[in-house]
Amino acid sequence: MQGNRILSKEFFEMSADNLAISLLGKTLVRNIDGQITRYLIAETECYMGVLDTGCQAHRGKTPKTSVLWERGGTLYVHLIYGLYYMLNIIAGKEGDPMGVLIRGVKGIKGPGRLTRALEIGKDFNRENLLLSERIWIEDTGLIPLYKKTPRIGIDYADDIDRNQLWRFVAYDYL
DNA sequence: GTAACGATCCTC
DNA sequence: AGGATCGTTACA
Repeated sequence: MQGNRILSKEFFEMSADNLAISLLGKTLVRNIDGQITRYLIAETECYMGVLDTGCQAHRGKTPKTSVLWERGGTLYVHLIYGLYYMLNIIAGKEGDPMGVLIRGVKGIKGPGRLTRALEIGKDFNRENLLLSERIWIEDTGLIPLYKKTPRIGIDYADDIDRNQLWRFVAYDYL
C-alpha cells in the first residue's frame, strides 16, 4: 500500500468528520519543481457545514467561501490574520459545504507553519487533489491512534459547536 | 468609503 | 498579554 495515490473520489465524499479521521496517517505529497516531499498527516479538524457555527459556510455562500460547496477532494486555501494560509480539503459531494483543516503533519505543528513550509498559497485554492500534479494524498496502510479535542481558534462559534470534539490528533500509528 | 475581524504565530 | 498584517465582508 505504501505510496499508493488515493484516486477514488469516494474517499473524499465521506462526511468531514469521518474524512478528518481517515486522513490521519495518510501522506500529504508536495511536488515543488520535481522535488517530491512526503508528510505524514498528524492533526486535522472538521468543519461540518451550514449548521456548524464554527464553519464559514454557516454565514452563507460568498465569493470567498463558495469553494466549500465544491465536490470532495477540492482544496480550500484561505488567508487568516493577513499572514497565514489555511489548507482545507473539501469533504462530501458537490453542494455539501464541509471541509477538513490540515492542522499539522509529522515534524510541523500548526496550520500556518505547515502552508509556509510547503509553499502553499492562495494559488492552491480550488485545486483538485485527484488531478493535481503538485499536491496529492497517498495511502500508507497505517492505522492511527488519536485523541479528540475541541477545535482551536473558533471563539465566535456557539457553546455547542465550540465544545464539539472535532479536532483529531494522532499520537501513534500501527 | 470605512471599519471590524479573523480556522495563527512569535516575542515580550 | 500583545502585536503583526491584509483580504473579505457588511454596512453607510
